[in-house]
Amino acid sequence: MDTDTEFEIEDASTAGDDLDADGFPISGDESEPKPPPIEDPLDESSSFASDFYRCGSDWSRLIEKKESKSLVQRDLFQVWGIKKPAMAEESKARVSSSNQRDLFEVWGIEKPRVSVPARKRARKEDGNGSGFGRARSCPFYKKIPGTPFTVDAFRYGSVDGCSAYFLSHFHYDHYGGLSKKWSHGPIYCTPLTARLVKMCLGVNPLHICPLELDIEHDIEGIKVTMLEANHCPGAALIHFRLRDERTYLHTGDFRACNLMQSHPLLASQHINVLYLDTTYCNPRYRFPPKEDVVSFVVRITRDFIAKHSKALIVVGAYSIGKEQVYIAISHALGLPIYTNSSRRRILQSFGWPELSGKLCTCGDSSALHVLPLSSLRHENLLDYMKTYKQRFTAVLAFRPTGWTYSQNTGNQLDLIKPTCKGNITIYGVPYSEHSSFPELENFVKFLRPDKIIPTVNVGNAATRDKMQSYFREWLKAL
DNA sequence: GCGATCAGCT
DNA sequence: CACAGCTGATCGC
Repeated sequence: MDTDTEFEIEDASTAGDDLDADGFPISGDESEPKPPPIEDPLDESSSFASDFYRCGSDWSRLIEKKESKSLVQRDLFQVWGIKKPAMAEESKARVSSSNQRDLFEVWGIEKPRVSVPARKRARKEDGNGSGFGRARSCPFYKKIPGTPFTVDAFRYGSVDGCSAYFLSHFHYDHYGGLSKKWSHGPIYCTPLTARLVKMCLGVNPLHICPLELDIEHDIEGIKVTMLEANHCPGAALIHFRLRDERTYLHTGDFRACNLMQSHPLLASQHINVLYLDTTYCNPRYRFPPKEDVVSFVVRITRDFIAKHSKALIVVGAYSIGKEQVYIAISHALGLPIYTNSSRRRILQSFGWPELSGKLCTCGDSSALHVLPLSSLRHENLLDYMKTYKQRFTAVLAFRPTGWTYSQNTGNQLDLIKPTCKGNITIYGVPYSEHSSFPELENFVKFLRPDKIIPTVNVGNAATRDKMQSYFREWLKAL
């Protein structure tokens, strides 16, 4: 009956390499890691509890969109969602220089071609394990041993032995490689992520297999359950139970929280191997709770609006994520949310009435705008404000990312100093959608897995050793 | 001309 | 540093 083939986890290219205890190559960071030995099956098991669990909005409604459209925006006005105005000469020159138009053009000479050999230097190995670069083969920590499954492994073409490709969430460094030409196998993900894969990437729906959260699905004889990851909309932890009762949890990207620990699959059942999002696995990262950051943002916004009657509030965001920041401002101050049509389609596709109902299609209709994080620079924001003529006279912008966290500030958000240039004020706020170090510690101490495989910051052997030493400490016998 | 990918950058 | 991309150059169709 058990006819499925054991997943091919050995790469011929690395068959001779020495590996450390965690399955990473000892010889350096350039070579391909070899898989760790497969864990022995343990016998602990218990019946599947059918309780549902949610932490956040109901992210499960289905809205089908026919068209496929790229997220890629070519010009700032498109990003801003406004018509390109006839620009004043000085403004034009400024935009031109900030776009790094080269000196050769200014000098009026032809730009010399970069030689091909110079461009073909050794590619930098990516440190976060996302595996960019076609020549690489799929790293072991994206393969689930004992199954024909991979997680977030779309940029390696057809992965040997893989008959089901899981996508944890819709961020580029995880879905990279997916396109309308995808034909290497079925893609399993949450329904919300499935809609984005179809709508934004144009992947053939025949390949997309949505899995409802908190339902145990049987895929090729393996029991698979998607759990809310508290990361971005549609993000899931993926729980695998093999026929021999071996149990693996792949966190994708996640922010561990107490509510997660009440999920029946985590509360009362053993996990053999934990594939862990170790983005901030360093004791210096101790973010405040997201709620505290949101309250802070709302308070700063209130104060700013009290001082500037014609204020424009800008929240920076990637494709998806950080929604709670601008939803909270919108709610607290009674402002609709303006963003360009591309992002609007994405936000609409979530199927959250409380968000969809607040979106407006014209920038003049609201003082609350959502822009790409990359465009939150003083010069950009000044230009942006000017395109609305006299509608706005000052800008307050927020960059909500864990990277802005500083140890000096710690949890005292009031110590955060914005950068100000003229009427443009930019706050970096430590709103993280990844676990902080204490949150990782708490989660691991709660789960007590037999083995932990980090999936981020694995490009450096010293960092890997450091992380494993934290894991050992956390898992010490009580 | 278009889509995909790559190096470089934040 | 790099959360998750963005940009311009290049390559293949």
